[in-house]
Amino acid sequence: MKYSSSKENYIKAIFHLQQDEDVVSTNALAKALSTRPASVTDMLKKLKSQKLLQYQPYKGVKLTAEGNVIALQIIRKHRLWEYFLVEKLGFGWEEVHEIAEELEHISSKKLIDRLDIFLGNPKTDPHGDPIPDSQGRMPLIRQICLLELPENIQADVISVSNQSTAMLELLRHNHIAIGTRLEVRRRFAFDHSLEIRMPSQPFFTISEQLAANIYVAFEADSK
Amino acid sequence: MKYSSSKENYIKAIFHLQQDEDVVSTNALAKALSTRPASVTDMLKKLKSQKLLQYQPYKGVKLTAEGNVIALQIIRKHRLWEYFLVEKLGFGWEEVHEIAEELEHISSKKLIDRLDIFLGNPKTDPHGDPIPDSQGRMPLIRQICLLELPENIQADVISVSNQSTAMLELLRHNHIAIGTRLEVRRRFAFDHSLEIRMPSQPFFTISEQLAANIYVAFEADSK
DNA sequence: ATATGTATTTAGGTAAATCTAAAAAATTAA
DNA sequence: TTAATTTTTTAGATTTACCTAAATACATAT
Repeated sequence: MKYSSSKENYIKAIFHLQQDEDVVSTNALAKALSTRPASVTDMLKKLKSQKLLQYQPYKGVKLTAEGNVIALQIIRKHRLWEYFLVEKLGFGWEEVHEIAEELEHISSKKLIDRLDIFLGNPKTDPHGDPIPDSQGRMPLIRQICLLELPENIQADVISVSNQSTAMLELLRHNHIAIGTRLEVRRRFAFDHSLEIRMPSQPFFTISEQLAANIYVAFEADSK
Repeated sequence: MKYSSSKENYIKAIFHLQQDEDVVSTNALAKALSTRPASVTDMLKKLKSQKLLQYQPYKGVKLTAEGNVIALQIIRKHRLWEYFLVEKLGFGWEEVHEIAEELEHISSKKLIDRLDIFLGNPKTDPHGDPIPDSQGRMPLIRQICLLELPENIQADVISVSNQSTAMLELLRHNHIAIGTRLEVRRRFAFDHSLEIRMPSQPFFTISEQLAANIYVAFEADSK
């Protein structure tokens, strides 16, 4: 099913507002969408009849499971396009949001899945926000030292919390940078150091201290 | 100034129909846009009031200079996105038109100019149609043997008219393929052979016969 | 030159997404 | 717990881009 850009914007705004509060008010939505509460009420009725959200007059609004899926698809598109704009076209991360607001409404699913592959399946957009995969699963973000290790986990470095030259020197020495893909094999019990590698490179170990400063994104439950 | 997708589609359709006949009829437009003649009349009045076209009731329609500029911008976007879809995302050339119909309405000029650069300033789309440059100039397409040579001309190979193995062998030997950029330095008076090269490679010559089978695209009047 | 047929426009209407102003419900404060 | 305030909804318009049906203009054939 296809929805108008306007409807998609409502769904997306509700999704984002729901991160803060379970139930979203008409006024909050009106503010988020720069529109009038009366217009919001109108639209909520339409979206309700399409079963994208639960809505009772005066009692706020909540996405249904189906509405959630739509929201995640739009967010996926938005963030992949942002990544494209920055990484491939050389835009600054501050200037891409507006353009992605338009691009996120392009409907082809095949397009976005191919774009994802073309970009190398990035886990986060240029602002560091996670990019849902084609099934709508949000990557999880954690300090690498906190990963549970059921089996070899693949994770992408998305940020480092300590900017000291000493730490950056160490990262550089290990060829670890934002965007680097890492496989984590095991954690040593003695000092909690981690054995990791870049794909098809030799394994090496990093200290727990270092690992505590590296944030990675990875697929939840990718078995 | 920004125009709705619908208006852009009218402008584009008029532009294309004008390639065949100087003045475009209401019915022809209705057919091209899969809409009703009455709807066309309505829209023509709006576009006229925006000075994008000349229109007198019952006398057909013609784009103004301004309308032409808009049309070329849309066509530029359409064709660059098609090129992107095929060359970067691996789509087949038959399946990109529909997606490009959506992408062509994304408004950012900066986006499209950067996309152009990212793609290496292609002169034609995957169907072989010329891509207007950022000033709206359509590349010209000619057999390379027919180029006028005021100075060194840069041109991109877009097709070859003879598919014999003998000719393809010769092209291959000279490393000439679709998409190859060529500089043409001079034509020898004796046999009309041409001296050409790929950028920053040594010059070599090709026969008039070969040159007659190579079609290239180049910027009109790029001084 | 008139009649016939086709093309085009006009008139009046609809759906989507907005708006303002006013009414009604819910919340908060005295 | 009633009054005041805020939030939300309803009612009625507006704009854009369509539509159908009917009227009008143009073109053509006899």
